[in-house]
Amino acid sequence: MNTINQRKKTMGRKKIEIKKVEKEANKQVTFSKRRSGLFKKACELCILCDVHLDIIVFSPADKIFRCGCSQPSTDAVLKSYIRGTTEFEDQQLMGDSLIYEEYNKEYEEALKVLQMEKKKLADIENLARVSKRGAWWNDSIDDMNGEELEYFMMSIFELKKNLLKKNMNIS
Amino acid sequence: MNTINQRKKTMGRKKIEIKKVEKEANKQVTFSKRRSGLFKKACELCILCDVHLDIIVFSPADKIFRCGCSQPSTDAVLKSYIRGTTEFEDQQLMGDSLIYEEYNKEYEEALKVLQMEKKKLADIENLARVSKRGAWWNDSIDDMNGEELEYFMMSIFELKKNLLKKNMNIS
DNA sequence: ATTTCTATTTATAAGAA
DNA sequence: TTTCTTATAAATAGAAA
Repeated sequence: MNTINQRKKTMGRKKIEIKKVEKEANKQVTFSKRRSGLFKKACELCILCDVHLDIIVFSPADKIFRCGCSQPSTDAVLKSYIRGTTEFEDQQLMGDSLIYEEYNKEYEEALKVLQMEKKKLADIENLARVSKRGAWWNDSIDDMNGEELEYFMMSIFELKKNLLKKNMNIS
Repeated sequence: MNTINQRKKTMGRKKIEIKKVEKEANKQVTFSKRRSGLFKKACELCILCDVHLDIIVFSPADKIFRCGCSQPSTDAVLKSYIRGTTEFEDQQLMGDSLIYEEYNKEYEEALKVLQMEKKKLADIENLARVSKRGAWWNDSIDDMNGEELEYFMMSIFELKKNLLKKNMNIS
């Protein structure tokens, strides 16, 4: 019946190059679609293989999306964590003499030092990076030693800190 | 030539139901393939939309896999450093310019500084958080950010727990 | 745990809503 | 930001290596 212009509504999917989408509008749409697809895949993986998984994404609009595929004991775990954090208050580190602003100063200071150390480490790292073949994130951390794990935990801490800064306006 | 049984090597992909794969061997293969696909998708999303993203997965074999897609992330730098160090020790790829002993010295030194900064930052951050307006985790559940953070903290705790389970000395 | 090989199943780029 | 549609690009189940 439709021999001319009612048969095809779209040209269908097209191949694209994996590189930053410049047009803001398109980037937005692509993000929405692909994030959706990613989370779906993630949930399928969780169900199929009975594993736990977490994804955190910062959208182009600086919004945070998460995908946590598994639900058990969220409360208990969280409470445990909180309990651990609360111990801090018992240490009375928050005396009258120290004001919030001053801490922020120290915080910034420490950050600077940390940045310097990072740069130093990055330099050293560059020397060894030459022979790297696979993507670092594709490796399991199963075989890390204690020190390496410590670094790893610290990197997690960094991420947490960034999250706090980003959302709680701390610092 | 092959009219009977040499033409098709496989039956091709089959539709499956999304539910726990019972056969351990198959589950393992499925996990490997789909995790790979998931990480690939994740990285494409990061590149296409210029966003930051992190994934943590606990494999069926209790291994931890991570995908942190973004460029100058602290996490990436530190992780790369970790991998680089490991590979250095394994392959001795540092040329004549830097001797192994010297490298280790610098490593130990940087490690100490980082440990100190880490603790310092943790303390300061805790102070800032508490002095802000009480525990951030008590924020309304309607607060997206708060919820996200809670979930993230849980993830971190889970990670710690798993590491501890492996008898690692992580605090 | 990762990878090869195909036939199929899925995910999606575009365009518009 | 998510959804709808269609034609096409990609991912992947199953069997083995």
